[in-house]
Amino acid sequence: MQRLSIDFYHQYDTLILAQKLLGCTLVHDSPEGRTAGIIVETEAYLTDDPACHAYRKKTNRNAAMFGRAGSVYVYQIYGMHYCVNIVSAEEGRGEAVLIRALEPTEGVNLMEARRKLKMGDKIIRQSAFDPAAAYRSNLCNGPAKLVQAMGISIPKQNGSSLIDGSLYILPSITNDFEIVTTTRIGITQGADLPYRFYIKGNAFVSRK
DNA sequence: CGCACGATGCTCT
DNA sequence: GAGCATCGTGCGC
Repeated sequence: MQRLSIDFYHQYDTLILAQKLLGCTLVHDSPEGRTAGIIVETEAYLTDDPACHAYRKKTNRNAAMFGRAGSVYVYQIYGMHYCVNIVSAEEGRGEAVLIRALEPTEGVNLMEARRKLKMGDKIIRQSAFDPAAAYRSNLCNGPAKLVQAMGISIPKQNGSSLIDGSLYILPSITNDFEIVTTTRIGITQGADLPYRFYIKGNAFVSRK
C-alpha cells in the first residue's frame, strides 16, 4: 500500500480533511521498529479560530503549523506531554488537524514498551475493522498517548513531511463507518465550535 | 465506574 | 505570572 500523496492534503479544506483522515493509517518507521494505527478521532484547528496556535502571530513554537499541507506539527503541552498535527493549508496560513486517537494495528509490543504500561492494565477492546483483532485500549486513545506509543518527538518530526519522511499516512481501509461530530476537548477558547470528529462506535476513541 | 486534582515546563503577556 | 489542544492516580460510590 502506498502512502497518501501531497495532492490528498491539498485537495480538501481543513474541516473536510479532518474527516477524510478518519480510517487512514498513521505509520512510523522508526529505528526501533514499525508502529501503526488507524486514525479514529481528529480535531480541526483553523486560522481564524481562537483555539488555534496559529491564531496569533507566527512564533518559534507554532512555526511548523504555518508550513504547507502534508507536513507535521508537534508541540509540547502541560510541560510533560506532546501532541501531533497534520498541517492542512497552504504555506503561511496556519491550519492543522490534531490526531486524537488511533486504533493500533502494528507494533503493539513496541507501543506497550514506549507507554510503560503497568501489569495491571489489561483493558482489552475489540477492533471494529478486524474481527480477529483485540488490543489494550490504553495505548493510543488520547493525543499525548499516541505520540508516546508511536515514538514521535519534536526534534525528529516537527516540520517533517508526510510525503518523504519516516512518519506517513496510508489511505483509508474502508468508508464503511459513520462520523460523529462534537465540540473539541480540553479547550476554553472556541469551545462551541463543532470541530471534533470520530468514528462512531469505535472502541479506541479518547471519549464519547 | 466517575470525578477531582496535581505534575511540570515552555510560551506569551 | 498565567495559562495550556493531557494524563495518571486516588478517592468515593
